[in-house]
Amino acid sequence: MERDRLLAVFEALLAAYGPQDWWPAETPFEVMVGAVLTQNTSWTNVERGLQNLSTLGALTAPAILALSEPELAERLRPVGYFNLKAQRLRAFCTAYLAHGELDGLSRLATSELRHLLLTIKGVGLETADDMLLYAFDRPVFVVDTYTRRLLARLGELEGNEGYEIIRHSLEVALGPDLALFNEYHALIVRHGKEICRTRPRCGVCCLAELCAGHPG
DNA sequence: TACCAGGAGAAAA
DNA sequence: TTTTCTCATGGT
Repeated sequence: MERDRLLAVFEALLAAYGPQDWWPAETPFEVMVGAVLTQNTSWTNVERGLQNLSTLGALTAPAILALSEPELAERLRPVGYFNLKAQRLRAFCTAYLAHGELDGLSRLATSELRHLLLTIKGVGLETADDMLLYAFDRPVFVVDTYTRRLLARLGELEGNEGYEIIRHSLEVALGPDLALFNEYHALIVRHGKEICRTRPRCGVCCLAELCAGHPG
C-alpha cells in the first residue's frame, strides 16, 4: 500500500465528514465494554445495552461481576447475542481486575498488552485492537469489515488477506501515528455506514475518483 | 420478507 | 489448515 494514496483517502474522508472524535465513550473502561458489545452488532443496539448498565451504575468491572450471568444477559438483551456477550463481558472484567485494571494494563508494552488481551475468551483481533487504540492510546490500526470493504474497493486488497497482513501493511505504509489511526478508522466506519452500504457500487461519493478503475 | 450490523469461537471438513 | 455454523435484537 502506498502512503500517499492512503493519505489522500484520509484527507477526502476528513473533508467530507470532519473529525469524528472517537471512541464514543466516557471512560477507557467503557470503550472496552463497547468493543466487546459491538461485535457484529450495530452501535445503536450497543448504546441501549450500555444505557441499561449505566442506569444500574454497572459500568465498572466489579459492578458487572456483581451481577449474575443471567442478570447481565437480561440487561444486554437489546444488544443481541446477549447470552454470549454476558459471558464474554464477565470474562473480560475478570481479566481486567486480575491484571491491575487500567493502571496495571497501561504499564505493559503494546505487544505484551495485545497478547494478553487476545488470551481473553471473547476478545479477538479486532476487539483487542479497538481497545489498544481507543482505550490505551496505542498506534494500532483497527481492521474491521468497513476497512476491508473500503480497501478492496480501492483496489488495495485481493479479498482474502488475513487480518494481520492488512493491519501490518497499513501500519508500515503510514508509520506509527496514533492521531491518524484514531481518526482514520473512525472515518472509515462513518463512511461505511453512510455511503458504502446504501450505494454498493460507490459511484458517487467523496472517494469516487480514488476508487475509479477498480471493480466492486 | 430478507438482509445486515464497528466478530469470535467451536465444530466440521 | 480452512471453511462453516452459531450466537440474536433491531433497523431498513
